[in-house]
Amino acid sequence: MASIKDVAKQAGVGIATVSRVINYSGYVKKETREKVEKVIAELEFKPNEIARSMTKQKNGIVALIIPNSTHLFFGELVHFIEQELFEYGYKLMVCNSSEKIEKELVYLEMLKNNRVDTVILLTNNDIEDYLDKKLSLISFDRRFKDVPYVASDNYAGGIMAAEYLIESGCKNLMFIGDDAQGENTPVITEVSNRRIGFMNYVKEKGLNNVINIEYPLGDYVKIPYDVHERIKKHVEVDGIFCISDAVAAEVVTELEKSGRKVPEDVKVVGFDGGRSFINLGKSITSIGQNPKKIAEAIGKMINAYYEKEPIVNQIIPIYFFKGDTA
Amino acid sequence: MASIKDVAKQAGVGIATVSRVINYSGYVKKETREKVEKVIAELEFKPNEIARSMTKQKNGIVALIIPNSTHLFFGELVHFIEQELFEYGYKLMVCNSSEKIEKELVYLEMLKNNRVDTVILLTNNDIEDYLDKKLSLISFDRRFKDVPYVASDNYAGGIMAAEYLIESGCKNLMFIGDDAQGENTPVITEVSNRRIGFMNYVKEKGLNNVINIEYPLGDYVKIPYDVHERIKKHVEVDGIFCISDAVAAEVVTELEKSGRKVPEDVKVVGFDGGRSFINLGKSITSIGQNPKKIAEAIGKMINAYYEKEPIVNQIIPIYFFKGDTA
DNA sequence: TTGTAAGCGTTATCAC
DNA sequence: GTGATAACGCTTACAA
Repeated sequence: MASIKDVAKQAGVGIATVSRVINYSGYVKKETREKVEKVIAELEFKPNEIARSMTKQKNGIVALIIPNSTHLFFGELVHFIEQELFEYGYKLMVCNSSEKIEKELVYLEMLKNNRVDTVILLTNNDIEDYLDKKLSLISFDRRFKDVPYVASDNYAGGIMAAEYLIESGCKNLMFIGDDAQGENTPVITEVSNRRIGFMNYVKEKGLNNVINIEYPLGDYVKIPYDVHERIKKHVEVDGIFCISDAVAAEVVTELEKSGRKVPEDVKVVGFDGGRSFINLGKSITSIGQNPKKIAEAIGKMINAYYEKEPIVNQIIPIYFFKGDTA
Repeated sequence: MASIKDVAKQAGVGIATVSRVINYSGYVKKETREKVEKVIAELEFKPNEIARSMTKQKNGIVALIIPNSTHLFFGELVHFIEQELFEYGYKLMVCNSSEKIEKELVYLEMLKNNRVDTVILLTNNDIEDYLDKKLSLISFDRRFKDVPYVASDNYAGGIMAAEYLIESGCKNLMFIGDDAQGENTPVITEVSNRRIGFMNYVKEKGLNNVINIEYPLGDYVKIPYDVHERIKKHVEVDGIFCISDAVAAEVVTELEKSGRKVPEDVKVVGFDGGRSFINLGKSITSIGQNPKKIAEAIGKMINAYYEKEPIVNQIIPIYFFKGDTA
């Protein structure tokens, strides 16, 4: 492949001039520019991006560390982030951590050594101490010290779910969700605000019998056996808010298996937008997150890093989706 | 960050020696190695991968050009390919083309300029002429000249579907699917073997009244309005094979809307494994593809490129999934 | 067994 | 306006 040297020689100019032409930097006489551009076209010269990265010490790549991109919501997030980055001329590297802290650390190290521009973090693990502040970091749904973040308005979502269930006449409420805690971590994620918003609102309304089922973070999909038992036991419960649609789908299945009708006997509200892989025969009433808006916020943040503008955290509005389960 | 020079100076050796130490190449006296390794640890030296890419003129990145990673099957493919590459020490760059040939070409150009090691192509567009043979290319589900490919055994899948429907007693069969043809392309993809296998088997069995509904490639999800009309019109049809589960889900919905029971009145077989985003209340009987095996085959192929071993095309077995629709 | 130096393809800083 | 030339941080002959 032709290099800048070949172009310079062929055009009878210095390589600095060619560089000026391709970067539109500095002064170049019109005729010189035209001559150079002609040779560039002839030789089909394309600047070698690795060499550019070499001088710039950054490579135009944004990495996304994500637990599992087959999860419906995460998959959409990947999709929209990729689209957004493409607009800005960045490339997306996807790093699936499977929620394993070791894999996250391997990736962080690799990304640093590769001089990746920006890393978008989506994790529940306490990797605070391993975050190299030389990388431009952005966190989704999780707060790390000095790392700007984007999150859905989970707290408002919790309130919205509570409000809806109470207005629908539910008297005995239940919350079901993992504790959103990753490995080796004492920290609380934005996601737990779903629970907190829900609880606060419910108690404010004087419903003090709400049951809070909290279990260790797993794969985001399956809920533990004993949670199934507790669902069955509490026959008085008539309204359940689940931390995600995946959980809601399992809860609905469990309820109907034990003869309770949804939404007639028990109303169930999920989180993420109302869809699931499990074939329920109905859509889930749900608090929806907006992956496109989230991606846009992340895109703007990356741009702010690039332009060295001040970066402000972003809370993205959620919405109510009326499905068949509540 | 410490560079190889810093290490060399601190350890009182030449940079070549440090290079030998970190690459386990050439001869290094034991004591020298230990001394250097000590300094490397002290300085927390990590080789700059961009500089390495510079000399090697490749960057350890594998790119995947894919229409849309939110599509269930594609999403899983992305997931498993990422896992596979991680094992081999490669990083995955995801490039969503939205099936647009222009976006594919922009990406191909970019990937070439970035000296990406390998590009995995998943496209229905005729980009044959734009494929730079200097890139290591791998194609999924599509044959390009001189490009090794991986594909599911779509032909066998078509036969399997036909066999099942006929054995279930269906007499009036229908095939529904896009023509798998992208923009500006006269070419046929591996995917159309689903149709061909199905048709061949059906005709072999003497069923000559099979209806073949073929429509222009869209977004893989929605089927055109007139196809809906044709489904309604052909009330005699009692068995339908659809090119994908997404299509099957829509077909089932359409049938039930017009009062035909699935599978009692009409049996429907899909392709991809039986799941869909649409809440059907039942799972789809389907020919399943195995994304993990596909990813493994791709991984092996990439490795073969790397090891300069001969590369053989791979056809991955499909399987039958008994769902509720047939 | 080790060190020096060339080279990878750019960008950026100087002189001229 | 333009052209040498020195980085950027590594790998790899080639010499010693």
